[in-house]
Amino acid sequence: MPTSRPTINDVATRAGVSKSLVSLALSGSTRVSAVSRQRIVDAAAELGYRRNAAARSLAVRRSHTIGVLILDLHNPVFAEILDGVQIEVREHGFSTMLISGGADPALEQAEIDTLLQFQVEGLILIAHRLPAHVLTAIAAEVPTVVVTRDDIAVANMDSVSNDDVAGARLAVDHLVELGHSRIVHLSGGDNPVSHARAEGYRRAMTQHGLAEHIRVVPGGLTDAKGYAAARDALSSAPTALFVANDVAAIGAIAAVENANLRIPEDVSVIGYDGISIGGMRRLNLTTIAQPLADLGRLAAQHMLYRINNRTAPATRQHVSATLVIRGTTGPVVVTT
Amino acid sequence: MPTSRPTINDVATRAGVSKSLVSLALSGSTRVSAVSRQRIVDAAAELGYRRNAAARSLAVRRSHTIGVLILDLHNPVFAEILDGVQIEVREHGFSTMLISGGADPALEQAEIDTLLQFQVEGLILIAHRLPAHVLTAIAAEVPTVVVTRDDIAVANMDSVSNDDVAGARLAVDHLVELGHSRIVHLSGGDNPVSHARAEGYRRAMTQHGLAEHIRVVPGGLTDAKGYAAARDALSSAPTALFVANDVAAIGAIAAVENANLRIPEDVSVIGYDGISIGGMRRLNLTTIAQPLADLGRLAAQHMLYRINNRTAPATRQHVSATLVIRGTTGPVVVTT
DNA sequence: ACCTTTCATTGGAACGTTCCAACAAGTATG
DNA sequence: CATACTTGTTGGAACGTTCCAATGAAAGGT
Repeated sequence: MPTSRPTINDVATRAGVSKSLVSLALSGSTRVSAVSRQRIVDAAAELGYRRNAAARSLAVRRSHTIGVLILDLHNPVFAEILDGVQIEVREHGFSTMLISGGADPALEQAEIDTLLQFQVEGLILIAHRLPAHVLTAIAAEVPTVVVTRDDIAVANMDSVSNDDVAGARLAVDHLVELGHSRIVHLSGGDNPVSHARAEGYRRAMTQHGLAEHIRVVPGGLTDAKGYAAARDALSSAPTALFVANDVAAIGAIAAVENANLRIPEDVSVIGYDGISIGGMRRLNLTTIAQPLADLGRLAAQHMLYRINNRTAPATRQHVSATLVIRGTTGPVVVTT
Repeated sequence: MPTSRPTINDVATRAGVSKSLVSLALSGSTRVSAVSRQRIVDAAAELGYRRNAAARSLAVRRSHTIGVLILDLHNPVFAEILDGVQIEVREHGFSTMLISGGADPALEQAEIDTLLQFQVEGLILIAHRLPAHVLTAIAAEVPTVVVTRDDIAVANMDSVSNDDVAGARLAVDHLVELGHSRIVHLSGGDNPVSHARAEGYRRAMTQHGLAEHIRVVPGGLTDAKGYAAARDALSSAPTALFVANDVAAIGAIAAVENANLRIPEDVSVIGYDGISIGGMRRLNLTTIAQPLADLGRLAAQHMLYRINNRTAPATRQHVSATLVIRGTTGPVVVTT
């Protein structure tokens, strides 16, 4: 037998008390005498005793664990959001179980199922690819909050996101202020977030009286797609590119440079998200930064509140993104 | 009562059989009749029944879960290793519980403790900052494999890592082949991995008869530290920089460019790790690539083997890193 | 017609906790 | 001096599973 772990009973007999008292002492009850307490903690330490969370969770019918689904571990955005979640959750004595379905709906669903088997008390979805009916079913079963997306309409769940329309406007405002008018948007493809950013771009352009310059080039959220989209975009000789996210913006920059254009003198580039590598000196990317860690913290707060208030109506919270000016945007240069 | 989950008993009464038979049917035993099986799965589906993993784990005394500690979620290296772990582990019907202590030993220890309370069957440490005695204690309690580091000597645990000494040699060989001799190493600071890479650099330089050119500038594993170290290094007019990891190399590149030197014409830069962003066109970083996902898969394989063979001796596995030539290294230009 | 096998099913113990009701032994209250 | 509280402690039930031994029914062998 490979060293079966000591149980509460082992501690009890060693300390010469009942298992009930050990349980009491270990959960910090005040109703246990100083002597007993001391003997119990000593015994526990000597045996290397460690509570069995499974048994505990069974008995109290709470797991003190919340499940986190992360869309894609490779995109730094999500890691930074997760950070906020972890800090907040930990502070309240909860643990997290993290899974990732690699943006595959079937896998995501399977992984969520195991999460639910572990009796997680809530679910935080840091983006996802789940179809509406699955989402609804999940939200009905367990408190759920979604970060980055705004699914409150489709299922009854809390959502924490930045206002992508407003963020996009910020980007356009910045470029217009620098004197740009031929501003092209490289879109992020067919997902809710990208749609919102494109919409914000269109509205802001219209508001600035630049409706005739609106041009949206279909792209994606990866380096390679940003590169390809930028190459397409350059055909119309824009002076600025507003790219759907930072990762794609980095690809776009490469395309601009390969076309022998200088950044920002010939073409300004602005991204969206505020991932930390964008701040690396080599990239120095101007961007619309979401408060990523805050997003995570807020999600966790909503979650914890929701766990204690099952029936509270779903809430939708927006945080505001901010313009971070770095080196890839500059005033438009008048060609004489 | 906020929708208490259905139990195996609810399914049993609904299907008109005993709970034992339900258990049997749901675990796929062949000894249950077709009719009963059908009625059971129907009943389970109708009720939305889901096994309680805590109860199950208590009864079978196995959690089918392995714990993963990740040093730092922000460094892409670790995300990529994790990916490999997840794939392999999932394939064998295990779940993972992921934690991160943010490179803080105390936090790491606390988080590992909760992992152990959940009765994880094994622990995969994707790098860590734990002191030797803690490591030893943990490895004695639960099968442990460490990735990226080689702690087999300090504690009795499996290790999967690349051979950093050999990898560093690869980098130096590449540079020497390009004609470089004034090759400076920007170190990664005071940790085992960085020490090994520095050692590999020294040995390779010596072997190439370049002992008098050996110069190690203290740095670190972040963008900012790479930047600072590169600035220091440039004082001795090197023609090539071998940087301890990719992230720092990106910082180093910025420093070189800020000094108005061209890459690779004036200074070649090579990193280490092979993170995916290094391949972004804008960065295009030559590097020594570790097979990161493989590292993760192998770790998981060792883990699974070890779970079934508690007493097997600890093994140390090395995978080989490969040179990935991209745009930041080039032949030394003879100044006439 | 009887014994043996196989097959499908079942009750109950066990896993390691928590928590409740109960209980001594003291201490305060009338 | 009885009554009522407090203080520290305890046995046992419960949580939702799995698994073992037992059972009854059907089938097979002689």
